[in-house]
Amino acid sequence: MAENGKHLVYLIDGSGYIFRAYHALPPLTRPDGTNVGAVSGFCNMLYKLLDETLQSGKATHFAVIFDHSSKSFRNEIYSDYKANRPPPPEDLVPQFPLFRDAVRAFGLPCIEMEGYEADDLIATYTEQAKADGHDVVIVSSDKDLMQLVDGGVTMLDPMKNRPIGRAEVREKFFVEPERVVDVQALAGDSTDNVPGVPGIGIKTAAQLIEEYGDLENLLAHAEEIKQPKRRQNLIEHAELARISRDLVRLKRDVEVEHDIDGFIIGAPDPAPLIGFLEAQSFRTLTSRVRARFGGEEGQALNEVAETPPPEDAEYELIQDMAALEKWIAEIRKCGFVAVDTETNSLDAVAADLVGISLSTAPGHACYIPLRHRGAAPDGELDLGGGAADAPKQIPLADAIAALRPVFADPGILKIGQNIKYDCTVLQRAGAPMHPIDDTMLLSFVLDAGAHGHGMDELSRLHLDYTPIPYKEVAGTGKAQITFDRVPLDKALDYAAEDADITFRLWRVLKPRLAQEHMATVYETIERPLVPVIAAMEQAGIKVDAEILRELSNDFELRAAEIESDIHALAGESFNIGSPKQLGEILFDRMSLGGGRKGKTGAYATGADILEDLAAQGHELPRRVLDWRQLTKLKSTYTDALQKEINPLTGRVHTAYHMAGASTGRLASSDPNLQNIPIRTEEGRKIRRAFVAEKGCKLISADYSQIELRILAHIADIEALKGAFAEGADIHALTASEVFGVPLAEMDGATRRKAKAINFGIIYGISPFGLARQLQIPQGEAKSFIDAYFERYPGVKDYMDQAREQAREHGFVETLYGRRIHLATIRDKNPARRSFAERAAINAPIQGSAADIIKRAMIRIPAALDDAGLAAKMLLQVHDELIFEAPEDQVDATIKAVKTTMERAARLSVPLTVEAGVGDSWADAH
DNA sequence: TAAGTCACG
DNA sequence: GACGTACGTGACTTAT
Repeated sequence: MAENGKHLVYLIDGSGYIFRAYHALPPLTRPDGTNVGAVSGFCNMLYKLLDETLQSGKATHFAVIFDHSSKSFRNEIYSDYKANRPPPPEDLVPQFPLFRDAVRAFGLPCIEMEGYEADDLIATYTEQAKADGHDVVIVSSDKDLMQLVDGGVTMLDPMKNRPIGRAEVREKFFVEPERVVDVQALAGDSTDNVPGVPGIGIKTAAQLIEEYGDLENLLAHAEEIKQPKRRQNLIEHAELARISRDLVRLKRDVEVEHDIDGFIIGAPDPAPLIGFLEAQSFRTLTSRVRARFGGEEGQALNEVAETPPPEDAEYELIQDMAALEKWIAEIRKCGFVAVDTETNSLDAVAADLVGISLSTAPGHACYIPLRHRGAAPDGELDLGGGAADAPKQIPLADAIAALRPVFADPGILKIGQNIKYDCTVLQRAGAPMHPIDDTMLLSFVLDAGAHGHGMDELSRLHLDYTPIPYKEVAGTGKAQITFDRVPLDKALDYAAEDADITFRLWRVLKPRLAQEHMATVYETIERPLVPVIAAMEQAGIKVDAEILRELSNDFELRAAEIESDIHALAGESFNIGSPKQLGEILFDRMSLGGGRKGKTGAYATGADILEDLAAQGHELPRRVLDWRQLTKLKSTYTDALQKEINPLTGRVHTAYHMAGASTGRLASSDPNLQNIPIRTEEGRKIRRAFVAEKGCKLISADYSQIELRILAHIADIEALKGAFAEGADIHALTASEVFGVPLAEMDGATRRKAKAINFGIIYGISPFGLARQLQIPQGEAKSFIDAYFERYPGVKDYMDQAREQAREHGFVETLYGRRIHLATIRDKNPARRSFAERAAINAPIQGSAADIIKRAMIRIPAALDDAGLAAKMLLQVHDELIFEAPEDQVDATIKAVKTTMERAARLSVPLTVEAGVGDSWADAH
């Protein structure tokens, strides 16, 4: 402590630091365009300051404080507050989360709070420190903070290292710090868009305040002002002056979540700090830190070799509040924690929380059982009573109350594997988590296409350890028990291990993000998308069970009729659903053309084959196709969807998989709402069952031809770009160019061929594939493709270059830098290699489209909120978003959504979005 | 658990 | 000239 017994609290304006670092340092640009210059400058400044204050021994407390977002309570006082601020530079945005990571790596409190600017938090902590009799140093040069200066409170300009005290404030504002607010209220501030009073600058304001004491007194005596223009302005704009005062006056009584006692300074733990700095490749600072704070080589965050394997770890079972509090204190100290929840269901929207596990270091993890019951009695139905007694555990509400502030603390990073699931479960339990990191998504941006991203697979791959299988604790099949029935000793081993492994994976994967230049994709796309998708899943969509029941009945009756027709035509009864039996009927008994196919030697009976037979005039295959359609619709949709309606919400809540599709697309399951029928009239009826809530409408907004537009942009095809700019019919244009038919004479068949070519191009066209699609000879298909490439040589170039890039580097990239690895691109098997080559052509196009709609989805909640709209985003179907909006807000919602979607990318072709409205999804499309 | 089939973009 | 194909998914049914 300081020698005179007085404490000295350092409060660093983190947001100010960021911008000073950004503008002071030359951009440090990497091949992927990621700029880490500001992070580097920030770390250097922070290190220097921390080093000096530690050496001087005067500072006792230290905290870094950030703006939470651009919106604060001031926007409610004055909506234009900071409205003329340009958005932060594009190369700075992806660095934002790294600044927080840096602060945590230094072992310093990282403070921010929703709805408040850093300045308000600094003002509040300053006030608290003063009340406790401490002195304060505010590290910032922001003039808005000068109102806080007084005897015990000074500021420190971080660049010039110059103290700012009363004298310096007088130099700037010509008044004492206590009157700075009044002067600012009169003079206004163009950078923050604080209006002030017209015609009054700082000098005049200071004179007036000097003369009249304060703003209120001045306004009360405005009539006495001699200069007519000034008098009139003061009278006329008195209210504007008062609003301005409210804007510039800092709030000193924010209900902050942290106590300054938590800011007590200490030397940073070298291991995580060095790990962080090495991950950013800040070599000079790394060695400086090593020299100053110690830390062995090989102690870095990304090196885990020395830690014991998970099987040797001793985990802690938490059964009382004292033990939980110890963990919470530890989490607060290190600033991050791996979290895993155990539940009784895989469906996050239906699952009950059963327990929580936490880990803050490799091998160091705990499990907190919360809703475990005794084992179910053997061989009997459990009716809630007869089971063994529930084990000792902390009451759920108490544990949640204790963990809630930790999970909500912006300075504590919550790490999870597929954390969207845990976010939903914990949010429903009353303890939402923010900020978050996700090891599954880290793996996904680093290694999409290389391997899967499930925890078991990642553990085996990166940690050389096979986790305890779930089956081992819960059993399998009919005897499987829910996790709340698992005995605590087994639950502890399994659950705590998951948190441990998650933490270890994070230590391996997180540093790779910067090293491999994937921070931008992760920070600007995947990480911010997590809460957006979680909200969509929780919102669900209303489904009318009655409509589905009626359709099921209709389909069933008609399928039964067709079934007897088929049996009559076949001359015997057989299982139409069995491809084996059907094949034998068709090709053996009826001896129609078309032989065996496939590895298994079974007859192929796919739709294309039956279609051929039907075209030859055979009745039975035609009827089988009809039967298949109806039974498919019934079993996969009208029957299955009814079972998926959540009884509590009356809605269907799909699960979106963020790491499912290697191209970056989302996948949907349980149920899959991305493949609801639309192409046939019968199938489309199913969409009538997807309805809006009373008083609401469904809105569908879809990107028009997004993949072809991306192709035109990436391959830089002037003719295609021109066509899109003019809003031309792109397939007709292709037909005209490739087949030489004038647009005015275009016929449907020619246009259809061109459309198939356009789709084929996106898929990595082959003569075989196009021939099959168009039912034409391969030679003809080849000549179409040749003609296309002749007309659009740029497309050919793009394809060659995609193949080459994939062969050379093993991956291709989207417009936003997402990488898709192609594991078999150098395979000696030509089939597998060709497959990878076609995927290499398709992935940048499909993946860029996925990036664009994700960018839109991230921006949409704020866009709706800013427009005061209550609409909810419910579904995503690759190029389409579905919303539910109050009827009277439909037009405004469409406008906001369309604008946001169209502006989500800046391409050399326009992006257009088409929207529809209706009471059901069928009507909205 | 794999294979066949078919729903979507 | 190999190999066997349009790109990306998930669900259901039958067969093993």
